[in-house]
Amino acid sequence: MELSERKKKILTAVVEGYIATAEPVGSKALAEKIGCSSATIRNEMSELVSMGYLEQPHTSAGRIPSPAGYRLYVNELMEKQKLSEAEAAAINEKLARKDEQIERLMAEVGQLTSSMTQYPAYALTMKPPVAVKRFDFIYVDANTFIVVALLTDNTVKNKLIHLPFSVHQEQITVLSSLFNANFTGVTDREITDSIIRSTERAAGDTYGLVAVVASFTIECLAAARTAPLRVAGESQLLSQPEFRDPDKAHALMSFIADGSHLMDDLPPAGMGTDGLRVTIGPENLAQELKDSSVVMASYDAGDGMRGYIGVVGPTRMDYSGVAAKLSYIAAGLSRLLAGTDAPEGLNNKLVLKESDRHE
Amino acid sequence: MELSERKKKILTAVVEGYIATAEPVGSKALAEKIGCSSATIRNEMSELVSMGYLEQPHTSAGRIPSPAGYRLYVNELMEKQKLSEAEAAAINEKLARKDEQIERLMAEVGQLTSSMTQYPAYALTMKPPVAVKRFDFIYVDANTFIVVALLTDNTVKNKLIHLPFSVHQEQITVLSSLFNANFTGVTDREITDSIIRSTERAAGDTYGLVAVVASFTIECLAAARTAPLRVAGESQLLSQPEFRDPDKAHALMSFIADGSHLMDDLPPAGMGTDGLRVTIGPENLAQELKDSSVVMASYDAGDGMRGYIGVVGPTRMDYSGVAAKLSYIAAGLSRLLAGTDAPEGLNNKLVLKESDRHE
DNA sequence: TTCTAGCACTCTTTTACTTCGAGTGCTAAT
DNA sequence: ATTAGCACTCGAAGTAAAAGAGTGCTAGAA
Repeated sequence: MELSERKKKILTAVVEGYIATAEPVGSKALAEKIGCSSATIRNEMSELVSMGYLEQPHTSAGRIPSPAGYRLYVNELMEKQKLSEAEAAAINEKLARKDEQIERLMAEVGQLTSSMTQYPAYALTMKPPVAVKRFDFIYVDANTFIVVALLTDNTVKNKLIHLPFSVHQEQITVLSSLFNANFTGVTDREITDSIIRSTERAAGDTYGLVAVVASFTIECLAAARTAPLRVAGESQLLSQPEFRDPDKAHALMSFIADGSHLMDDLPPAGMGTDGLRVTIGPENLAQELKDSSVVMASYDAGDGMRGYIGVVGPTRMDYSGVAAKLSYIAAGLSRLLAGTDAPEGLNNKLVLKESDRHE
Repeated sequence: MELSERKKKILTAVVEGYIATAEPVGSKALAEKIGCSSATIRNEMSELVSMGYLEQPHTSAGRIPSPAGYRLYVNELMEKQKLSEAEAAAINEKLARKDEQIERLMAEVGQLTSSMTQYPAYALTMKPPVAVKRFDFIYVDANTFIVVALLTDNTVKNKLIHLPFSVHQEQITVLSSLFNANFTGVTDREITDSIIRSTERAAGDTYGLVAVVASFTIECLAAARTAPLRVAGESQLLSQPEFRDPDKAHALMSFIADGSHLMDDLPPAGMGTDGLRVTIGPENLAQELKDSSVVMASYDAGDGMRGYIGVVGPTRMDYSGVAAKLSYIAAGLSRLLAGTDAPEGLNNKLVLKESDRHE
């Protein structure tokens, strides 16, 4: 059933009032904002309660939104806020000179998001499976060489290998061509023991050299597949009134701090058309998040990679403000990483893609 | 003035009692432990108060240790705990298969330390200034090459450079020899504009190629100098009764979360002969730590590098237990990183030193 | 002397009880 | 349909009394 205009107005006012003050909203406070008497408001509110959009903490308190109420607000009622000049400028400035490597960038983005929204934030980038595109072996001295692997996602990993015995330049060259022949174009799962064994035979390797380089390769590929998830600003939770209870705060914080749990709750799909997704209270799968809400935004990280940033907070979250900020940051990241916009600066002019480093 | 045996016993009991319960310790509770009546204890305690080793929160409460009391306890009274079999095993197991890169290892060590001690922990490695030992340029295709820099600390950094115009293999070779001639053996501060300019002239470089690689070099060296400090387990604070006040907790947590502050308070020297250092409450320089204590241990990270791990907690900290755990972990790290002990496993047999990655 | 027992006193914590007020639900009038 | 009025509910805040832990002091025992 469709809500009357006035009910919508009341619901919106309750949600926004509660977001602002963290106190149940009473009928008197709304009377003048809506333009009718408190008694009317009361009637309307009690209907909203029976429809499931509002709740009463106890008989003689004001109303607070139910999860369904928040949902309706987010889906239909909320006006998307615009960022202030200052906020937009701050974000731009932070993102401007970021030709850092991806892992470090994610950490910074997490911090930025957290400080802009005043909630704990996380940031990660999903990567498609990768393979090695080419190997290079750099001979340093009789006991040392470097393996450099260029991956299909254009990141570069390397490893310095120090040997307790000596090798010749030629041996390294042989190793190099064997690895380029046998270990390129395959994912980590496709590197089997038998391939390693046969390469070892071909190289006449009795020292386990092949095994070392192969395990380095597997490591690189596995690491490249794993998304580095960064969490920042956990302590922001403590400034929210609903987490003044240290036990609650502790429970949620330790849940958040270990990002791996958060991942489980990320539906890879399910983002709205605007790249935003809001999960309210009980909609969250994880038990620890049943009283909290998560807002996340996705961005284009280039090369078919997709990234996500999000914040975690109480259900009484400033959805509108957070959504606006996340969108803005996500858009900036898309521009930066997918290069849909030409970044300025010498580095950026020349270096379109920057290496990642050996896992 | 030297304390009588009995006073020492009482002080020890008060400190340990308070550590265990977070409640002021009364005379009656101590009576049987010490072996004399509560009245005697009271007399002794009131002397300890006037000597400055104990404090009274208010007239009719038990006693708690003063910072001086903790100090005396830590310096002379405390018995160094031994780790239980299980704890030692847990630490060993965690450290066992860590041939990860240093930055990731530090993160893991921070987590390990935090979970063992139940306090927030940090971990970092100090590095001596480094220079590039040699450059290698890998020609990938007409628009792409990789710069690999082997640093004096035996880490390897790399960067994939993608050009909006094409270059020849020979140009890369020239660049390589120029960089090996002009940019090796110098620290980041010693790379001046004039060196860059003259290299550019020598290379006949009009595209800014030299500038890009040079700035990558500076970046690497600067990053290698900066110690990566990792903080873990901030939320552990919330389980301590003294931080049940969310405001206090928030203040300290945000201080800790930004590791850079913590660094300021690290006296590079000042570690005890056992590699341990305890800073109690007001002894800390940072205002935010005046009510907290810091226990840190140092370890040998090999190649003249020194590393530190530490925990932050209330002054009522389990100094003895924490010290034991930190020592043990630090010893394990020294063994792992400085290689004073032969680690097992194929990787470790062959690979004595592992690369770090591009900045 | 040095220690101990006893006791009055202090000060926090806990509990119970009261008051206060915001907000509701209902009814009757507009 | 809306509004004004009013009794009622229920948490929050405040007050008072009681409980309890621990001290300091004094006087007597070892």
